[in-house]
Amino acid sequence: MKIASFNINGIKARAGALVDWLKEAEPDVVILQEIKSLDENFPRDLFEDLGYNVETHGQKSFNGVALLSKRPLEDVTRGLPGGAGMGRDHGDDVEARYIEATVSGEKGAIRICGLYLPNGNPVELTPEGTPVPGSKYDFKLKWFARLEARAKALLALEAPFLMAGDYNLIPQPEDAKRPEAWTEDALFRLESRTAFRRLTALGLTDALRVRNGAPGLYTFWDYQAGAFQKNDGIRIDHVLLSPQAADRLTDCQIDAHTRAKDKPSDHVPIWVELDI
DNA sequence: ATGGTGGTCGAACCA
Repeated sequence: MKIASFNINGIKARAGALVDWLKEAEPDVVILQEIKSLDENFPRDLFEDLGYNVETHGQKSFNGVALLSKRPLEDVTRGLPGGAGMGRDHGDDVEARYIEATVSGEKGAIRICGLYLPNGNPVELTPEGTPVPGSKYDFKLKWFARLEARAKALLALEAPFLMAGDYNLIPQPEDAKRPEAWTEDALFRLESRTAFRRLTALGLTDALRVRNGAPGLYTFWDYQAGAFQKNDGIRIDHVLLSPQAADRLTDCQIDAHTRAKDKPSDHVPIWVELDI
């Protein structure tokens, strides 16, 4: 089963490019981020015509995630638990960043968790150097903590699952062309990397790292300053696998060539092949 | 380089 994640940066602007890539890559399941669309405005017919089932969790203008799957999407849930009472006025009821569903393959089922983690910039700190409560950076770290709690709950089931999407996180220096340019950025600051390491330390496997450990593989290049032409990229889209899913991993690749096409997203797809 | 680019949506916000 081929499962992909792709931050498309707006379904309206990317519908054609997404259809082209689906025809070429033929993934069984796709996790989309930044659809930037209300559910009722998502062009689901385009994907149903290609044989996909479609589930969206959208909002107007910003964020928004979706799942496409050739096999049925079962037990769909929207939103990450624990959003109530957040210090910032955009708990999970406001920002659409998380969706889950179960897909059954020939050899068993897998829980698919699709996520769009908050960017977290600008980083605001108190005079003591800790994140300002209620700031975007604080919201990012709290969202990370909620994701960790969800991962713990799923791990307790000892069944295959994966958490994939735009983590807005550079795990290590070798995941950026110019790590020195990101040291104070919310995508690479110590608190962010610590939160990601806490997540993987629970027992989740970074699929790209284990299959293709070479540095210099990126999933995002900024639109500005010819970043793609200079390969000035970062690896921030990740597929994390539960132990039961990691045992089925046979491949993991980044489709970087999509970034060179006309009107590309600033992210490119990352996919895993699982023997499920 | 208080810009540089792009999406959404029609001014400003987000990345």
